[in-house]
Amino acid sequence: MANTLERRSLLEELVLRGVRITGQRRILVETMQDASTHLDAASLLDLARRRDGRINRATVYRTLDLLKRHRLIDELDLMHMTGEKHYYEAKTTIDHVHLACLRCGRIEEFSSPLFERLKAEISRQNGFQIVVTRLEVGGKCSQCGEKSKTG
Amino acid sequence: MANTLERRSLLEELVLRGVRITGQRRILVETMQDASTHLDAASLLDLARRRDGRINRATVYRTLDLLKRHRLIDELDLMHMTGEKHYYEAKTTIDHVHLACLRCGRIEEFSSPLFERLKAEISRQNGFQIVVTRLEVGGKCSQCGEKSKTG
DNA sequence: CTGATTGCAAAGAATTTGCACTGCT
DNA sequence: AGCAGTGCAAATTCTTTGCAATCAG
Repeated sequence: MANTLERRSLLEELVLRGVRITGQRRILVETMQDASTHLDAASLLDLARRRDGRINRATVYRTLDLLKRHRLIDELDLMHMTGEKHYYEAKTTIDHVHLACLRCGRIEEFSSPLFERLKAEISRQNGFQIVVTRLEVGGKCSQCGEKSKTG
Repeated sequence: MANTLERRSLLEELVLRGVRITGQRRILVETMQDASTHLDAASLLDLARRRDGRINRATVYRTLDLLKRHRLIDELDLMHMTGEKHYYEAKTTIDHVHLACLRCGRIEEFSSPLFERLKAEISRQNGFQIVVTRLEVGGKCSQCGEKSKTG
């Protein structure tokens, strides 16, 4: 999912780290960054295949795993609103919350200095070295809230 | 998982809400509340069967679903440290963060007024009515941090 | 009594794996 | 050239479902 908070592209990061760039990997990371929503493995496979048919499901999972191990992407569950699949997004410089509307399925993103403060507090009070965080919130978005008032 | 922040037992809540209490449901909720760790479906089935062998896997999933729909339990992923199973715990009066040590697997819980403030900010700034939140943090716990210093 | 709940076994969804082949660097 | 990466199809893991039998209220 395109995001202005990204520094380098996933591809650039991989090159920088000396990771072997194959045709499949190139297409997969480009597909991921061009997507306008959070993709699960199946959707990523679909979209990537439109660019080049020679991509296999297993490669998608293996590439996602590679990106996770390099901590270049975050894995989301989005409150398991539709099955148990996972969604992925390129890591941004600042962590953000995912707000999942349980009514219409819309996903909003939200970042706040308070979140950063909370993470600092967690580190300090527990002596915990944070590597990755995931804050997901389920509820009713403002649009759906309005609808139920008038409806 | 036993927790002092619980108000009523899961069983009491179910009775209060007019939910039919079967032998299986009684045993499952009791097992869950007596457990000393967060349980996944398979472990819950195991432990429950030691109390009464006549409990089926499907009933476990159906009961977990019942409790989720009633918002009496929270579903955790614990950063998917061991497979993709889910873990469950009785809802507490105050939300808490789960800190998952990626090295030793230990799970710590942590609650803070800052978390409450962050939730309030999310509601206010996005007009979002929060129903459920899940904040999971992966990293290295204090014990493992010490070990890697000396080791 | 009677509809909600359960057990069983089979199906389903998401992901992983073994192995032979391919293609970066 | 050599070994990491890939495709394929089968296996694994976790969860759900259809239907007949059972049980709580």
